[in-house]
Amino acid sequence: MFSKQLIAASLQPIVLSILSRGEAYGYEIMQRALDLSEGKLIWTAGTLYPLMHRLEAKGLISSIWRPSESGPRRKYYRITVKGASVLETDKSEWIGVHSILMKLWGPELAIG
Amino acid sequence: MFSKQLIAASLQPIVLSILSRGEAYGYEIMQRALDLSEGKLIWTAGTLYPLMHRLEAKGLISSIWRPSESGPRRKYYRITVKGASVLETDKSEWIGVHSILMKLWGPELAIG
DNA sequence: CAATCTATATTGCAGTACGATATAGCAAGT
DNA sequence: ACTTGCTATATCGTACTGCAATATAGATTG
Repeated sequence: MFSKQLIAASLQPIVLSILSRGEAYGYEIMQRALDLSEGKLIWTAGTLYPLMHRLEAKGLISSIWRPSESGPRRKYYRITVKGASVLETDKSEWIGVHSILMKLWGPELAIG
Repeated sequence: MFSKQLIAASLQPIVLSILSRGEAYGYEIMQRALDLSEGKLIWTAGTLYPLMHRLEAKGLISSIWRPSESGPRRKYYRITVKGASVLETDKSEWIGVHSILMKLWGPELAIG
């Protein structure tokens, strides 16, 4: 279980990272996140789908409907060139904040 | 410059971490963050003060007014026992998300 | 006495996580 | 036939919060 804010900060980077490995549909992405986090990242539909729509509206991902062999049809997403670029920005920002926290959580002398 | 969401996720941990080193007043905390981040963490008053009030309302910090020798009086904050406990939770949550991102950003085989 | 720095506070807007709810295809049990 | 449960996507409403804008005020410099 992670805080709402931490979820908010990591949602986009995680989804874009998953899609940078290959296309996937929404429900699949939720399960991948659940597996990757060993059950800690429990996104609900009300969290993921609006995000996917926002990412598509921003041009970071593109979508295509495909029928399923067993069950309802799926909307498959791919990361765009722009999305890949934003992911790189997200990565460096995350690393930036992480290094600040590491300074604060490191030995006392680190703070000056 | 960090995204709004990343700011949101790191604000509380950073403030609590700074206070865990010793008491400080609001304006001082803003400057400490600016220094620590080498100019990247630019919190404004509209961001910090409401946060401090929320943290105090939650019992994570306590405050005391003290006069300044040069300028307006200052409200000094200290971290409470509860605040220190929440900080530990924040730390482990951050590390948890960080490790998920490291899996995704590591070598291809890491995703399975 | 105007401008600037220090120091805190509050209002209003905009963005968003998420519970709740709706829809629909498929499979298995009773 | 009917109910339950899993798959799969969508949307509404609520609550929270970062932050620009604005206000107040003490101290210092030109």
